[in-house]
Amino acid sequence: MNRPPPHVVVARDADRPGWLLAVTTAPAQDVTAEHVREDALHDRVRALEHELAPRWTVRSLRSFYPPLLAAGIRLRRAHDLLLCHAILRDTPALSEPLTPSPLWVRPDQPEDLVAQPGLFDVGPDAGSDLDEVLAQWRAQQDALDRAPDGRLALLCAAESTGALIAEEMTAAGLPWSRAVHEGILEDALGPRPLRGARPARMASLVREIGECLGDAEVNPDSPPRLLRALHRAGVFVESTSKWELSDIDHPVVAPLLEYKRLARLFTANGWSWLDDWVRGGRFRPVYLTGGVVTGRWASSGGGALQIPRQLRPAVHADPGWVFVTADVAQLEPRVLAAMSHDTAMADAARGSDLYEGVVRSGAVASRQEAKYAVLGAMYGATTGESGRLVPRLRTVFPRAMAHVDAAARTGEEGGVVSTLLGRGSPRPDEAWRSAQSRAGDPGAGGADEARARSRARDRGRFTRNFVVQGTAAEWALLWLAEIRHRLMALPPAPVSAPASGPAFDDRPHLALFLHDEVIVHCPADQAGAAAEAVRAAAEAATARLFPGFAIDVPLDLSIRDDAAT
DNA sequence: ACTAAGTGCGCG
DNA sequence: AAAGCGCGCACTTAGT
Repeated sequence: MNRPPPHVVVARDADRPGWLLAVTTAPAQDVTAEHVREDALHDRVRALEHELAPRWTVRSLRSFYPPLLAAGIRLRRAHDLLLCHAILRDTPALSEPLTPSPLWVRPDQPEDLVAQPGLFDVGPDAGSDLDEVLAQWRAQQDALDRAPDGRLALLCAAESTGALIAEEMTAAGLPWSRAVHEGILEDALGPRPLRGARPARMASLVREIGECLGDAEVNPDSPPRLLRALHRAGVFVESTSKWELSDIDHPVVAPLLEYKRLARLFTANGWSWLDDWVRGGRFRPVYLTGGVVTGRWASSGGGALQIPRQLRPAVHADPGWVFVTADVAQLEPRVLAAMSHDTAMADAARGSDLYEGVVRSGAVASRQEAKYAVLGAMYGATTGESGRLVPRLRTVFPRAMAHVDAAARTGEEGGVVSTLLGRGSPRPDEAWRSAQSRAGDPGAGGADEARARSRARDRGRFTRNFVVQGTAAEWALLWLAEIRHRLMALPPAPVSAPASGPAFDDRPHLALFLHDEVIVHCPADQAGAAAEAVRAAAEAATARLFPGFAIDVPLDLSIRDDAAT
């Protein structure tokens, strides 16, 4: 039968330069570690990967894996102790969670991990010698053994595979066409301005805005000054945000909104962004796995997860290569239906448009209403159109609604909720708890109580959304891992992509992951196989996360040479 | 001169 | 000041 692979526990040698590698199969087992000289590490890892295909157990893949990738080595399995410590320490799925250890807590600021990986990751620091690493690994294995089922183990494996993928995607990079990007910028903004100057289109809009407001000195980049100028001109808005301005009938609105649009493009993704972030035809963001409390990834550098739709055509495959792009329509409500075993909602989710299914269920009259109602149910809307429609869903989808309502109630009461695989929400912080207890004091005033109620509801909306967003993130993580698994099984292609890293230049690889969307970069003649891998991976992810429950998770999948929508 | 907080907007 | 969640980044202003 399938024996689980051995672990290779990796640590720095505290006594001499180099590394210690301990091959082991059970936490209770005595281990002897092999010393590997610094310059021999890559060869030894390559050999062990070939012979054993072990689960590489390291303090943090964030620092351990990139040098291996640069040397052309890919690891199949891993266990990231830092990421899994965070999961096993906070989970309500264990009656006795992992004892928190300060040595294994990640820094509050994720940037620290990026800026100074050596400080917190594998290195000659506390927590990275063999005894510490082995003790932490054993503690985590014991915690997983105590778990009531295999879900936490699946989560830890998926989280660690995600960390492998994140580093691989940074190494591979996202194929990016400078020429296409510059074309978009010039069409919108005019020629690249001199350093420090506004692009021509923006400058003329500023003049136009000044004329409309009778204020030649107006600076639309300064919200307070712009607000005063608007008030002087009789435009009584409370903020300068575009959602409020767009409701106003005044000649300044059109040029102002246009200016905001262009200013955003220029400052966030203009020529400086290109200079800073695109090298050799690749955009290489740093992905921060576990960077969001719900389990979603965050990113650092270049705003990788906020690339505007407008610039998607600049995401361009290499000559002879194509993209397989895929995204899930309405992932979160589908996940909610499945995790709550709401068969009525799963029926509504049948097919490619869940919102039309909600209309068919009779809960609401139009697709637009269905969308507001479903989003409001997951986000905790109480007022407005959305808040008005949410109660209709309670009669039609009682199980799904009970699930999110219970999560909200737990959060309001200061409790901890968890995703389907067992990632726990953060406990309320000290400020929250003291606000609640102050409201219960005998001398508490009405303002204290109102404030406490408001904070409680804020937290309820957070925990309500946490269970859905977090479980959707787990589906996406499993999808990603299944895609990688299938892509690694495809044969190398004869044609190399010119700009990829050494570990990727000859085979299909993931190039972007964005919550519920992936881009695979692959040789054109492997596009069909890669697309099938992405599709089959989605089915596998659904089957693993929701065994025995029928839920459609349809993909919008295409093969193309750019990422335009 | 530097940092922290607020504003606003892009993405899901 | 989005009705309602989660992020990152650029810019300005207020504070040291």
